[in-house]
Amino acid sequence: MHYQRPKGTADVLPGDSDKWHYVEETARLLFEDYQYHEIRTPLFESFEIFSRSSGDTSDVVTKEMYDFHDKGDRHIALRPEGTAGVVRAYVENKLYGPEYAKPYKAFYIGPMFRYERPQSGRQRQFHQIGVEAFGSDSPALDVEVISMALAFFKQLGVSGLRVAVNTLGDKKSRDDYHQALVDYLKPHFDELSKDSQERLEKNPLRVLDSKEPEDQKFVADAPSILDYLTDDARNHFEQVKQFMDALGIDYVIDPTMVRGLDYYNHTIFEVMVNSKVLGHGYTTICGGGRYSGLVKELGGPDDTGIGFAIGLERLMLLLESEKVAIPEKNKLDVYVVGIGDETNAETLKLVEAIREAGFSANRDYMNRKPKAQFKSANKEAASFVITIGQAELESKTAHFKSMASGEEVSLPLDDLYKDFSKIYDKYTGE
RNA sequence: GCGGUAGUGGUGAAGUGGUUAACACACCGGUUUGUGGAUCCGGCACGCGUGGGUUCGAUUCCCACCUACCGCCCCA
Repeated sequence: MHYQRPKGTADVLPGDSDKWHYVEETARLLFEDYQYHEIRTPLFESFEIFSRSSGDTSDVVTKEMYDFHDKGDRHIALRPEGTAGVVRAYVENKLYGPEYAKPYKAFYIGPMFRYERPQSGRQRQFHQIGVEAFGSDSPALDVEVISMALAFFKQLGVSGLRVAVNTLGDKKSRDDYHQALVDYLKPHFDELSKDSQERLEKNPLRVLDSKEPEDQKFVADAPSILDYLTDDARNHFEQVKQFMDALGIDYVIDPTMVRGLDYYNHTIFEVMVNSKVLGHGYTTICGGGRYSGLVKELGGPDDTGIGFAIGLERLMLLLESEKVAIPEKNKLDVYVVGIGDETNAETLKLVEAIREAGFSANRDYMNRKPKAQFKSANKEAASFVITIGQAELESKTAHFKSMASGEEVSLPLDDLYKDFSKIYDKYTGE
């Protein structure tokens, strides 16, 4: 009991890992259908990759980064999110080159790290599945990305989702709105909550996100970003809505929605769910949006990108609470019971032969009595039990028992070794 | 980083300032010795998160720390 895992980390144990595999495989198969291919980037990057991309005001950079100096005095950070590393790889490997299809589509699955207080569905090492598409401004791509996220949840059997969409417009829209919002809130500064007073200085848009009642009465009458969009920005957003409608996607427009990372513009969206396991009210399990300037910021061309990230810990909690069925696998086909030490070699040969024939097999390694071994076979839900004792050894046979029916027959060992699948099929069919 | 609740065996848990820490589940063994999912019997915490302190004596009282859970901040 002396050692315990670091705060905010978790062990995914055998059994649980099946669920993770299922979710990850579902994502891989689906995203490949959309022609997104997996990219694997390092778990750590130069600190600067994240500080430049996330923006100086984001909490992710200012207080949640796991960073350190390595032995070569390089300033390193464990990745707090996936986009920055993918953008870096896009630039470094010149994936914007003419030989690659545009948009360039990639997805990632893996751990992220943030130094924060653990809570339900929030760990210091947590996992995300995310996608990114570079090099196209098409609103159709925005909608495809949102649709893909929804298709993923649908395939997993998650229901009761709420899709919220907003736009942050382009640079000019955002700047104009920023100013308008500050102008509106400044006179009420003293009436705002303490947190929001701070937000007003650092990142005024965040005030819109406040849950404090004293803030919300101002938020209600605050100017809307939608009134400050340039023609281009408005046009983009209109098309997004139009395509969403064309796909029959149910969504709400939430002009107060903000995103945590500074690099977003134009379309942003969240997929939310109302589940008590994740806290009160609607919580976000998938967030994303369009970003421009990020590729350029990290030394590439002026390409835009769009993507989303799904928090896997939250998703796993959700699947559990919704009792979403995970397909079972790795059933035990055969348990081999050996009676007496002299059968030790034969039972070992037999389980190996059965495995080689493509079936799963197990045996006892604790020198336990037949009864105890049968108990194990039962507990492990073996379909069949093969028993070998002194007598069988001499007659070169084995008892073959169906655990479901209780029927037991004697078979030549040679048959078991030669064509196990034939025997398996014969007695499974009955 | 702030606030709240909690921490007893593999699990769920009861409990008390003082000889053997209840009960249940699980597990292991036995029930005439080579066969499961039932019954019965037996075994299973030298220690009650860690470290200090108070006390003749603490798992039980006090302090600190660690961890988990919830809320805030923020976010997936």
